[in-house]
Amino acid sequence: MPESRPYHHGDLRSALLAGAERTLREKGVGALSLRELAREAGVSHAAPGRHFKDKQALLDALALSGYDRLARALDSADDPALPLQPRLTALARAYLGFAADHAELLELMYARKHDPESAELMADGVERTVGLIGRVVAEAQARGEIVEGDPEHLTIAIGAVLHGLATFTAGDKSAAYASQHGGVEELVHLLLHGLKPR
Amino acid sequence: MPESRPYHHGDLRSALLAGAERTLREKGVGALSLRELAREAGVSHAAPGRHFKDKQALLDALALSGYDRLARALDSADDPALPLQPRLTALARAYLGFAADHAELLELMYARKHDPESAELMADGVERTVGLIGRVVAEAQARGEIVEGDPEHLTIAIGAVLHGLATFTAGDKSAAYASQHGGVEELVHLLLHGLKPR
DNA sequence: AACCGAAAGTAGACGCCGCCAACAATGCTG
DNA sequence: CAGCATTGTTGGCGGCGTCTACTTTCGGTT
Repeated sequence: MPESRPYHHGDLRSALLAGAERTLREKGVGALSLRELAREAGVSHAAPGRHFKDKQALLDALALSGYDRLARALDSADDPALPLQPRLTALARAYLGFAADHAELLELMYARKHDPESAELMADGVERTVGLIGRVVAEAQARGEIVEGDPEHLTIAIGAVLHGLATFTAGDKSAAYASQHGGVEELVHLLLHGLKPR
Repeated sequence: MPESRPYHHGDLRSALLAGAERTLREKGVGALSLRELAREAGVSHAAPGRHFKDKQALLDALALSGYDRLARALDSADDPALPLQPRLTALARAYLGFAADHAELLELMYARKHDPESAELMADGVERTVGLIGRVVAEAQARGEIVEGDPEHLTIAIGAVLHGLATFTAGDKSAAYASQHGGVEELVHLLLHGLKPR
């Protein structure tokens, strides 16, 4: 017998997201097609429209889950008891690890193409990560471990280094200098001590 | 009379690139369509195929011209006679300025989706910019202005800060902290002196 | 248990798109 | 001026995202 599938899929929304993430990882965002995803899920070409009003809506949902996982990864890598340098190193490791594992997803997350409503949720996700950095900065300042000055500026500086490096890491699939052999340590050290000789 | 256009356009290739860059700037890469560009140029929908084998080929050409202009901008902003700090500040300004003016283009340039042959040319363009940073680092080391160590690592660190900040700048169309009011100076200072108090 | 509205899936159509092949006009070069 | 490469044109293919109208199923109410 033709083993006919049930009329209702059960959890199509999740299946679509999962399939989308697989495709994203394997073939890049350009190869993502709602119809293809529908086919993979064994459902008609218009079914995805029931769960995502738009292709962009699906991408937004994907990005959102990315932010959630990134925030979790950073949170669980953070140990507030540590002195600044090892603490930052651990965070940097976590961030670069995420970037290496989810290059395309990270790109999606940083794409500034979300519709306004998802953008709010997005902003929330961003806040969870830059907020963490911000707290680290604030605490380090309180302990006198780093220079005074607008903590927001310092946060931006740290964020910029991390993000720039993450982009490089995600960019060349090869070797990714930074996440290997003491690369991270060296960079955090540089960030803390500066380029000028002391 | 219908003012019929000549059968040959004259310089369709350039017209397509120019139109593409306009669309890129105004509506983003997602809104780029070869057929639309053809319409704007007043030619038939298949004409672009004579000049770009692919849509990707057009994007590659665009990215390539971006690298060229970026390299020029950096070169002309660089003054080797300056001490490190102002020299870096000038370069950072130039890079961030480019990022602000050509956000979508920069994204295209960093996209890792080019076909292999264009990728070579791309690599050449990249080399012109990171090579410049590399030379700045090497000369600064020679003058004892910065710390010893693998110059490549230092170059990566500087590049990461610049690129991360450029992404932020390009990301939020508003205010872009860094390129305004002393933001750049402050960051370069941070980069040189580090976060730790001296 | 029967009903009924909402939720979830289907089928079909529309107008885009990129790309390809076959053909036509033009320009260049011998 | 003949012939060939270049650069255009038309038409068509299949895929895509999205919309509308229809159908099936689920779940809560009486």
